[in-house]
Amino acid sequence: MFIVISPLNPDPMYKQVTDQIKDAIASGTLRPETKLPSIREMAKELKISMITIKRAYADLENEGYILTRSGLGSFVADINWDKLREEKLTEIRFEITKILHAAARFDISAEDIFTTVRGKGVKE
Amino acid sequence: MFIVISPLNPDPMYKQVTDQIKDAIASGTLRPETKLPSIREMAKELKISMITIKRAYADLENEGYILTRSGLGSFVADINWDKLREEKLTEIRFEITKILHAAARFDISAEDIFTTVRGKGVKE
DNA sequence: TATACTGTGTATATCTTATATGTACACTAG
DNA sequence: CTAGTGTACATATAAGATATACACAGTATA
Repeated sequence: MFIVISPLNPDPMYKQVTDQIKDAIASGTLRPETKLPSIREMAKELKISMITIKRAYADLENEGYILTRSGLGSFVADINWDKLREEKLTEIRFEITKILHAAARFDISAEDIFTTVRGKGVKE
Repeated sequence: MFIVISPLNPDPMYKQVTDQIKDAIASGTLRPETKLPSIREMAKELKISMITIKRAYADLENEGYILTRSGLGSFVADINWDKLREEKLTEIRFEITKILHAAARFDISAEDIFTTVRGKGVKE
């Protein structure tokens, strides 16, 4: 398979796996219903523990990317991108709200942040 | 002093201290040059270790809120709010950039985020 | 039903980071 | 000198993240 796991990458192994699979799914390289390698296969190929692959697959399933059935294997889910997008947006909204709250002490408003992120001038 | 440390608050003790002092400074309750209680005093009053207060003061100094001089004590700094604001903005810019990068997989743009945050009525 | 695949549950090991601490030492003013 | 101040060092503890082995259970099919 296409997965590469690098010791130079500071991300944990399970995350290197999920990230690469997510990208493959998002880009269409992996299409819905495609069977993923079994956790044993993948573990052998990457020379890491089966359990670490299981962890990666479990994460992917929780996030809606794949479906796993005991005794059968794991398969790319027929992803509802709109739903996933909404969930991600909710998550982001939450993070931004926290940032805004922390920024309030410095008299930094939402508009200030939007402006600076756009890369345009900051007001005086 | 005005500091209250609560075991119910999930934040660590040193953070409860820094947060309350930051707020007092930001609101003007603590003015520049004001002498803070010595770490021993504060520790005694709050019934926690001197070292934890030292940690809190050290953080405050690193962030530019106070100045500490060995043998003398700690004093509220003559804060350059514009500078602090800029630093905070840079920090935020960095965080938002990370969020945007992660969001790209879901075809979520900066504008999408700005819109959804505005929609939630986040305004000061 | 035997078998050769598949995933699962439980228990643990290791490592890192965060948090909190005591004690002995050093600086400063009067 | 002394009585206050902060500092450095060495730990201790707890919590969380990461990775693992091995025995167990589900599934398809010859």
